[in-house]
Amino acid sequence: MATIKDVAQLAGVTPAVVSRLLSGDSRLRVRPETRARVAAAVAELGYTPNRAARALRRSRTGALGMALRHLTSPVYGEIFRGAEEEASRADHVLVVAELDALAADDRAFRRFTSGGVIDGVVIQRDGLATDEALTENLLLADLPFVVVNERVPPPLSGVALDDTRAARIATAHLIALGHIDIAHLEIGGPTTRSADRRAGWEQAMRHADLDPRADFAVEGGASPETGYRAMTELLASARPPSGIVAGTLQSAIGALTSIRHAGLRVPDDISIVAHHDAWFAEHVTPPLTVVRLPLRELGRRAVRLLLDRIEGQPARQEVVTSLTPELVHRGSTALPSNRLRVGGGT
Amino acid sequence: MATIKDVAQLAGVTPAVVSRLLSGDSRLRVRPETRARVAAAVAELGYTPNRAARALRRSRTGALGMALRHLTSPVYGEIFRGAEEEASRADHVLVVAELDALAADDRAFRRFTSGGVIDGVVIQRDGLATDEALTENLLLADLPFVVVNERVPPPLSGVALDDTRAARIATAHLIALGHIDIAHLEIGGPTTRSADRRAGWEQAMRHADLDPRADFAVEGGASPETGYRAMTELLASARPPSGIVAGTLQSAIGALTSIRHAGLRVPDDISIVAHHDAWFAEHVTPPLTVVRLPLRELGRRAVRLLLDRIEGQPARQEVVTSLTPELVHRGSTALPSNRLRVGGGT
DNA sequence: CAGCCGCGATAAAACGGTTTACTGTATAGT
DNA sequence: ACTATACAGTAAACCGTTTTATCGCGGCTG
Repeated sequence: MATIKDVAQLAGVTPAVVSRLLSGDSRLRVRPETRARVAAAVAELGYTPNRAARALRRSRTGALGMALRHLTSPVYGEIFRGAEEEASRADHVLVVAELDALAADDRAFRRFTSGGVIDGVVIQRDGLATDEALTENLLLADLPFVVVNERVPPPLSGVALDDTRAARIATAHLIALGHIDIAHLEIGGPTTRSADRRAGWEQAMRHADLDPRADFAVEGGASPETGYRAMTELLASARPPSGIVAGTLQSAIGALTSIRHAGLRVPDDISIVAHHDAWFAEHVTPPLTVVRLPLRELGRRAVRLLLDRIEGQPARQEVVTSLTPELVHRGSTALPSNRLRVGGGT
Repeated sequence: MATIKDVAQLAGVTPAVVSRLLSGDSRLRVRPETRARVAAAVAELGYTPNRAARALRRSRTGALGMALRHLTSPVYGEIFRGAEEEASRADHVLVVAELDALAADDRAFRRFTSGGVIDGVVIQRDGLATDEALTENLLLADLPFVVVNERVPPPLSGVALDDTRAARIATAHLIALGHIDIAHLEIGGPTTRSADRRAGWEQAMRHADLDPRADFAVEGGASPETGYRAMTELLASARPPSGIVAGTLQSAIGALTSIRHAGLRVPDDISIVAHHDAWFAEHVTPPLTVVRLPLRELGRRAVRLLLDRIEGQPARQEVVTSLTPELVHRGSTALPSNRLRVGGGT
C-alpha cells in the first residue's frame, strides 16, 4: 500500500503538506499548482491514509460502536441503516456488538470499550438491569455514548422518538373509526417508550372525552406470547374492548392469535393498531394497521449526537419531531361492529 | 489511559518484556516472579494495549468486516451472532456494513476496505450483479474475504449450509405424511442455495418414486409478493400440488396468503414447509413447519475460515454438515385431504 | 541598508506498541 | 583458567500520520 511518503515524494513535497492538505488544515498556505500536484499523486497511487497510524496520532479512531440487543429486530435494523448513513457521511465506520454479549462477558466489554477501538458508542436501552449496569460501566470507562430510542435524564445523551404522539395518532385513528372501548397493550418495563405510549393513549382518549380505563392498560410485553396472554385477559373481562393499541408489533401479533382463538375476528369484532412498520406487519393475517415512525432518522440523529459529544459538545436529550408519525391503514382496523356491545351497554 | 511504559515501569522491567509476555512470545524467558510482577502491574493499572499502535506495528487491525444485505433479516442476524462469538474468541471486533451501501458508494467501499480498517471480510452473496462486482473489487483490493451462506468455486473461500439435505428433509416430511403432488418454490436467481434446495427436492421425490414435475418447480423468490404470485400460478394449474416446499420463509408467507385468497386452507387442503426458523415462523397463521438450519454455526465457521485465510492458509470451500438440519413440525403441514384430488385423478 | 513580514513550505518529534538483535552475568564443561 | 551456554532480560528501530515550531526567501518599509 502507498504511504503518505510515497505521495509526498511523487508530488515533490514533504509528507506534512500532503497530510495538511488532505485533512483540510486552513492554516496551510500552498500555491494552487502544488495543490494540484499533490492531488494528482494521491489519485495516481490510490492513496488512502492508514487508519491505525492516524488513530494513533490523533487519538481518534474514526470508528463508532453500536451496541444492540437484537440484530434480528427490524426496528433496530432500520435504526442501524440510518446510523450507517450518518457515520458514512462523517467518514466513520461502525463496529457492532450484541448488547447481551457485552453485558455477559467482561472481556468482550473491555475489548469493545478500551484500547481506543471506538470513539464512542450508540446503545439500545430496554430498562433491564444489565442495561443499567452497562451505562454505569460506560460512564466509568469515560467513553462518550448516546442512548437511542429511549428518553434519558440530563447527565446522559440520547435521542428518542415521539412515542406519545405516535400512540396518540394510533388511538385517534380508532376513535375516528367510532371505537369507544379502547385498550392499550403496554410494552411494560421501566422504559420511557412504554410510559410515553401509554400517555399518548390516555391523552387521545381524554381528548375525545373517553375513559382511559385503568383495566384497559395492560402489559402486552414485546413478544407474541406476552401479547397473547394480555389479550386473553382483556377478552375475559366483563366488557372487552373493541379497539386495541399495541405497543409493539410482536404483542400485536400475539393478540391477533388470542382473538382468533377466542373465536372472534379482526377487524370485524376487534380492531388493532400497532407501532412500527416492519415488512411482516403487512403479511400477517389480517395485515396490521400501524403507525410508522422515522426509525432511520432516529439512527442518523443518534450518530450525529454522538459525534457532537465526541467533539466535546455538552450532552443533549433529543426527540425526533421533524418527521410526523404516519398512520398506515391496513386490514386490522375498521368500524366497530355492534356484535360485542349488544349486551355490553354504552 | 495507561500505556505499556507505565506497566513496565511499575513492574520494574522494560516495555519489551510486557509486550512479549502479553502476546505470549514463546522465545521469551522470564522467571516466575517477574511474570507475576508484570501481571500485577497490568491488573493494577487496568492496562489494555492500544489497538491503533498494535495495528500500526503488526499491520493487523484485529477487526473483521461483515458485509450483509439485510441487517433486518433474521437469518443473517443469527449468522452475525455466530460470527461475533467466534470473533470474540479470537479477540477480534466486527465492523459491519450494508452490502448495497458498499456497492452504491465507492467512497464507502474504500473506507471499508482500504487503510487497514479490517483484516478481512465476510460477505453475503445473493447472485446479484452488484455482488459479483463486489467480489471483483475485493479481489482487486487484495483483501481476504469469505462468502457466507453460499457455495463458491475454488479460487474463492466460502462456507455454506447443506441446503440439499435441508430440502430433502423438508420434502421427505411431506412424503411421509402421504403427499404425492409436491411443488417446490425455488428462491430463484443464480444462487447455489436455490439450486441446491431444488436438487434436494428432486432427490427426495425420486427416492420415493415420485415425479419432481418440472411445472412444480416454480420461482417463489425471497419476498411474500413473489411467493404469492408463484403460489397463485400453481393453484391455477390443472392439478395443483397438495404439498409445498418453500425455499424461503418469506415466499412461504406469501404462499399462505395466496392459498387463503383462493379459498383453501392450510394445512387442510395444502401443506407447506419452509426453510429457516425465525421467530415469526411460529406466529403466522398457521404456524409454519420449517427445517431449521445451523445458522449460528455457519457464522462461526465463516469467521474461523476468514481468520485462517488471513493467517495465510489456502482458500477453502466448506459446507456445514456437523449439525443436521432439524424439522420443526408446526401447524402448516398435515396429512393430505382428498378434497383436491377427487377430481384430479391419481 | 537593516529589519520585518508574509509566503510557501519543511523538519522533527510525537503517538504506543512490537520485534529483532544483542548484552551482561552466572553456571557448567574441559 | 578459559571458553561455551543458558538465562533473563534490554535497547532501539520501526510502523504511518499528524502537528508544532521553524526556515529561507523575496519584497516592502523606514
